[in-house]
Amino acid sequence: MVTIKDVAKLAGVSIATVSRSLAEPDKVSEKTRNKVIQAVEESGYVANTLAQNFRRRRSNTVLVLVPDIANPFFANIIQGIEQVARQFKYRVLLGDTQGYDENERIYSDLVSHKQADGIICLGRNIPFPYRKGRQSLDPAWPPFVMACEYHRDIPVPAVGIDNVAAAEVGVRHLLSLGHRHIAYIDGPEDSILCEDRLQGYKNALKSSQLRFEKGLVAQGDFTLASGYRAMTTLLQRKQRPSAVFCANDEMAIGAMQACRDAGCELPRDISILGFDDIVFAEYTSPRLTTIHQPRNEIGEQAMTLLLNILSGASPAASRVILPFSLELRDSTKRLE
Amino acid sequence: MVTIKDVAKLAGVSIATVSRSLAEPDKVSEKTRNKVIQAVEESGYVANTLAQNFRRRRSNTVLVLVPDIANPFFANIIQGIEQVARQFKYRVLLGDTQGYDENERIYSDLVSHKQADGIICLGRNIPFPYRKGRQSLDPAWPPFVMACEYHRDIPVPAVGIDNVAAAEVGVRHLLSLGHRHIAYIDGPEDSILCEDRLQGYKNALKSSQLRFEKGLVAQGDFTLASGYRAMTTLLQRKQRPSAVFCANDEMAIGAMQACRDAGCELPRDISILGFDDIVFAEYTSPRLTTIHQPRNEIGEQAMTLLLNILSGASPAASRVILPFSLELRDSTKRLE
DNA sequence: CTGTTAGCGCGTTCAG
DNA sequence: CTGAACGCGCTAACAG
Repeated sequence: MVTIKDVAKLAGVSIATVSRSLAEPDKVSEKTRNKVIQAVEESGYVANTLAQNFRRRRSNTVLVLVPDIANPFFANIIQGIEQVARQFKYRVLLGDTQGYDENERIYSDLVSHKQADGIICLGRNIPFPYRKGRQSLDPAWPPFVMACEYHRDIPVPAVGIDNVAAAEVGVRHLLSLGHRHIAYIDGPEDSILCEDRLQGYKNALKSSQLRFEKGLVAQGDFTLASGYRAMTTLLQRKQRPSAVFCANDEMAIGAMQACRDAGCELPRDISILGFDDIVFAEYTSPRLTTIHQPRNEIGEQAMTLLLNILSGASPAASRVILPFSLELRDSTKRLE
Repeated sequence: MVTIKDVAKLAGVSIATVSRSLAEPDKVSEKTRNKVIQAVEESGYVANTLAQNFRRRRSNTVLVLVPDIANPFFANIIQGIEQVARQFKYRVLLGDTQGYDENERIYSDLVSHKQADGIICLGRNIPFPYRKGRQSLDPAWPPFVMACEYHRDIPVPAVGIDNVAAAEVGVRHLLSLGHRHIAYIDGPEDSILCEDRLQGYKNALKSSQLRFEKGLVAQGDFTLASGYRAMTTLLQRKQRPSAVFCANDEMAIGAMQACRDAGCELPRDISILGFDDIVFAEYTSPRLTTIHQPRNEIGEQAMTLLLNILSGASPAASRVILPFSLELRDSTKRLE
């Protein structure tokens, strides 16, 4: 293995000079810099990252905590994160928590062990222990940002869309098509995202002087199967809803299947509205009308935000709100 | 920061003893070991992983090279990898190559820099430069295994299923339903996987004394959109195929959409057969008949294999072949 | 079984 | 602007 020493000898300078030429080129005269560069190329020297990390006390690695990597929605966000990370010579460590807090702890330990410099959290809870009711960022926490979700009380840096507004826009669309009996298939209980979407749903109803009906809300957990189950429940009501707003596309796709299995024709009998706009949404039958989120950009911005924090930017709570859009396709239809 | 020194002082032993008590407990008397453990707990010591990695010259990290993390098929394999990795205290570094060889190189550099101890490659090519025609494993290559794909000439350790057999089983199923005009939507050109599936397709045709017709093969690239395009092409033929075998489920789902857009009714007019059995396959309309691959297990086995290699197991080529199964659903139908 | 000692490869003072 | 020297925290010989 060729070390910095070898390069120094070859260039006829000290190791300090080699180190400087590589890390802070302007602090070295052009002549010696060239000598060093020459020697580096000649010897094929590559700095030992392990040694660098050790010495610098950081790893140039970020940990991405994802509840479920098999969810294509998260996958796209990760792509965005990766893209920016690569650009800034950061590595992405993957932590698939499968929804277990325990795993979150295991992974976030990596940061205290300096295996990662910061965390991007795609899930809904803060991966560190903290007292309930806490209202401020703990300075002892490692740098981290949340993508998609955020925290109600603690001003955690976060990036996402305005879920209340997005849901409201979606449901208003259904209302504008004449629907009055609109159900909501909710996501996991402790998800702020879903609370917000539920709120948007309620807001929209209110704007049309409609009463919120608890029985029209069915619980899901973001999976295809849970969407199927939730829809099946809704279809058993005496008065079936004429439209259903789903907290994500996968549940919407599950719901569509449940409708078909129950003998409904889509979108004639029931309109379905999704959320996220995953790639599959364009390939359902009928094509799924849904709320588009800029997934890639969410990932990019989250990584950028973390990079800022790592470089010592103000620890002030920064919340990045990205635009969404209603993607009109064929799964919603005017009530006849 | 509390270091090994502090613990040593607190326990009244040397740092070497502390190190040993933690790494090789049986090489230390029970009494001193307990003293050390006590001191560790008292001081809240956690070993500095960066220093350990540096000293040990390894990172306890594996790099997973994935062509496209947004593909749910790969996501499940990664889950399997992660599971085993976590169990053995390994970290998973994610490398989304987006199909660019350039990125592959960037990532595999991590290994030469000791940022990762080994590589699991989900894509189709070996991420190191090598002369064409090479037929043996280069001892200079870092430890790596391929999952799903493998190499025709070089005996790279790999895990996957028998794609020839799987495709043959699938196409025979179509034949058994009376189909005689069966198309194949192929994946990326340089994929051995796809070559094998094509071979299985040919084998099946042959077994029914059918002639292979080049015009019945359409090129795709594993994406939904490419499946749509390929199917559209096939539908323009004078004599439309009555069944289509797709090299993966996403293309199959794309193909289904193309059929609908062309006014076909599924599965009445055309039978569609997929490959992989991703979760979405159960939620298409009609539900997609497909070849099931044990994705999670492929990941687990790949990681296990790599672990073996890392622990100095024989460098002999090990190929792990896992079982597949034909998942009969509703997208294939007897020809009338 | 335990302690002493010598680095791992690099970044970073501090003189010159 | 450059070089000598130190030490980051830990592991791995080697003695004892």
